Amino acid sequence: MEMEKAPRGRPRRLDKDKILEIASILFWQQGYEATSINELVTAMGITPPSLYAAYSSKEELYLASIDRYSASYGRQMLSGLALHSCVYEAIRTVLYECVEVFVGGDHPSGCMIATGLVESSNAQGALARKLADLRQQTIKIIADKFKACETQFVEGTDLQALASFFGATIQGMAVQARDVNCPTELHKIADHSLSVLQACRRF
Amino acid sequence: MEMEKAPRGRPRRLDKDKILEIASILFWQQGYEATSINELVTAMGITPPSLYAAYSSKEELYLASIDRYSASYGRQMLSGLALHSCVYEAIRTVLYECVEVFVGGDHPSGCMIATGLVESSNAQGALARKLADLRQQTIKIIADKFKACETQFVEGTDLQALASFFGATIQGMAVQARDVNCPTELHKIADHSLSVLQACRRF
DNA sequence: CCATTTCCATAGCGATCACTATATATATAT
DNA sequence: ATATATATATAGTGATCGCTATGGAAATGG
Repeated sequence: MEMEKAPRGRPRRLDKDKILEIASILFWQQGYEATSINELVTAMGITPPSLYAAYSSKEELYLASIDRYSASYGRQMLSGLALHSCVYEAIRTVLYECVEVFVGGDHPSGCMIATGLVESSNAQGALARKLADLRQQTIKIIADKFKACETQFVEGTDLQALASFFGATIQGMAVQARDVNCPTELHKIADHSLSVLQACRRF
Repeated sequence: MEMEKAPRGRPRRLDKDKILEIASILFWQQGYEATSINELVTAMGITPPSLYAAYSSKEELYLASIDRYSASYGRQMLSGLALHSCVYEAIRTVLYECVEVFVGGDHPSGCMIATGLVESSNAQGALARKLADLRQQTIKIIADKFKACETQFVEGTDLQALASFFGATIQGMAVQARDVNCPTELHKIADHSLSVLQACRRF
């Protein structure tokens, strides 16, 4: 049992991770630009100075929220890649986990990364590029899995293009999760997408 | 030759459609919330009162911009549905026209509708619902084409689900158009998506 | 106890938001 | 010309934006 010695001054009302948890939900629901500091601190039950003591700017708070999302939900969605040596099972698991997250119960629908800052002003250019990078990274991770499973594909398959296709599927599902929020509809999209992979496989 | 009689007062510097054209480009590039009135009037070379004389609010201007986009680019993208009786040719044309628009030359990349207001605050709830409706309408139009071409499909095909799948493809391509802006990558996505339709056809 | 350290609450900073009141400029109608 | 009608430019409205200066509250160390 680790006994935490209390630090010197007045204790925090809200630790950094709890702040991040609340911020993530709001950014997920409304996006970066539409979520104000006022809204954030009200939801947290704190005041602006307390928030800025933990995160020095709205931008930094958003980046940390994205990191948190990536480490939890993002990891969950891609867990199938490491879990299954069969590339079909791997991607099927990924897509189904995406559905699980995108229409999940106790959090907003859709995906923070897939639809995050797709539209933005030059003022948020750095953040927008970061989000675009994360989306491309996801596609690269899928492409790497495909390359590792190269023998499972028919010869000459464009694995990079196939990964982009599944990236598009995930991004499209993220949009429709916001619009209809229905898991069965998303599953049908996932299944149609999976049939493409099935057709590329060698048996 | 129709001789336009000049109206009574001082003539406009910018007619309503030219205003709309410039607004559409900016909203397309940056989205609703990230585009300010100041930015709009500066790009138009007019002042706020002149803009408000033409469109009574930012929201109305945005809606009109969406309508304009829908009537021009939106129509172009879906033109293949009426053009081809073969459902495969129809959808292939739609997807390729989408690529044409999404990475087009003299305008922003991506799609105003597919990725418009996916994330938003409650304050823009009405606009967000309108955009979601437009996305669902697009899918319905595709579904209606499928139903009209029912005989071309293998029996028992879930045409609604198939339409949702192509909706997701279009939305995913719209996201990736913003991220990479490369027509060949999008064409590969479109082709993979089309292989799903090919597999559902009866010959 | 008191000093020190840290955080919190009040209040408000300058900047920008969407939007408009007022007055002037520019056209036609007579 | 004069009157009328419309659009313009100047300037500024209250509200909210992200963010912070100041001072007091709440903890520990001595």
